[in-house]
Amino acid sequence: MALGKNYEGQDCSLARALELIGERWTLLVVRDALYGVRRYGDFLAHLDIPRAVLSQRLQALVEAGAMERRRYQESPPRDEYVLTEMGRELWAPVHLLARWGERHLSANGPHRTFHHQPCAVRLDSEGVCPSCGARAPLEEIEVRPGPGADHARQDPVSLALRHPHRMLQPLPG
Amino acid sequence: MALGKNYEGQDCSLARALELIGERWTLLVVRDALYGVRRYGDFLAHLDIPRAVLSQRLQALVEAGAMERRRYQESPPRDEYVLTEMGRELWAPVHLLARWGERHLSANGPHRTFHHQPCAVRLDSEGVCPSCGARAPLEEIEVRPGPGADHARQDPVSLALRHPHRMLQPLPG
DNA sequence: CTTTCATGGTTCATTCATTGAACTTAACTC
DNA sequence: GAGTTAAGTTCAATGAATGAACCATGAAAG
Repeated sequence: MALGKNYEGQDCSLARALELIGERWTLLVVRDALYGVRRYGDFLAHLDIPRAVLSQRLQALVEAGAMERRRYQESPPRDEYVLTEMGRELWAPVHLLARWGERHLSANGPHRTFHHQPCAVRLDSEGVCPSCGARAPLEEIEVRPGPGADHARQDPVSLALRHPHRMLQPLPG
Repeated sequence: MALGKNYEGQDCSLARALELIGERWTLLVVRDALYGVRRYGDFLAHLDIPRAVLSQRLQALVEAGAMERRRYQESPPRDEYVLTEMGRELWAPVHLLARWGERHLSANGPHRTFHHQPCAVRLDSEGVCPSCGARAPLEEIEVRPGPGADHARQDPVSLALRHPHRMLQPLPG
């Protein structure tokens, strides 16, 4: 969505949230970051997003406090973008939305499935582990390719996600 | 977001979901519909949305199966837009997003609060009633104006929401 | 039986955001 | 010093959002 102008008359926390994460591409950037993507070039290749838009979105997320930009090497200087606690809290709504899309809008079964790694059991829509009954913490969740997975993409992130992967672990390996 | 072109390369149920509800204004229309708004003119006045955009969004929601358009009187012929089960299932992610926005992006406390009416207790972020421990069904949830409520808007829907109101009950009364 | 009103739209010119290609910067590598 | 990689910025063209004006239908008022 957009800038100052937007939704400003709306007396609602949802509108505030959408001013940030309702912008086009933003939630997909967050999804990738939850998977563990951290670098500009990897977001770029995995999302097929115009460079200018990616720059703007990462900056907006950083300004809002949902991501942090930090230097991970000095020579040559390189920065990476990682989710803050605020950003990681988007996991619950993102997962719920994805499961809703899977139920109602996807054709061939889930593209990816999410498992509570210690219990080796698939999470339910709410992110709860049916085995231990707890809401799985992000660090204990594993993404796996599902039956509806598409093998067309050849970018490094897509390739890495052909194998089970712990959420938030830097991607691609 | 947009039409055929969009997110099509994304191998992800979230992308499918965002093609529909990630479009600007769409999730606010859904939020209003969850409150009980049903008529074109009421969405229009409450959202301050351009008429052309509202028409397009309602049509997209109907086409996707999240809303149903139905005649509620014959003379003069008048239609209303109501959420289907698929649409009502968006309550969980919408509520979660709103609570996230409230925690991280809102200044003066919640604009509205959601309560399990039979227990008369405020729901937690996940929509669970702390008193009875169950996920509250939409029909049993009451919206109430919160401490951060803004009293500037004068449209019929805003006026009706100054008082406690059962979700999905036709609005304005 | 003509005018006016209410509702629910469509049309259209302007503004604004997104796209995608090309260019820039900076530092390292050969 | 030529080439490469990473991370951007710039810019012209396209497409969507905006907001005002217009249109259609039916009912109610005069």
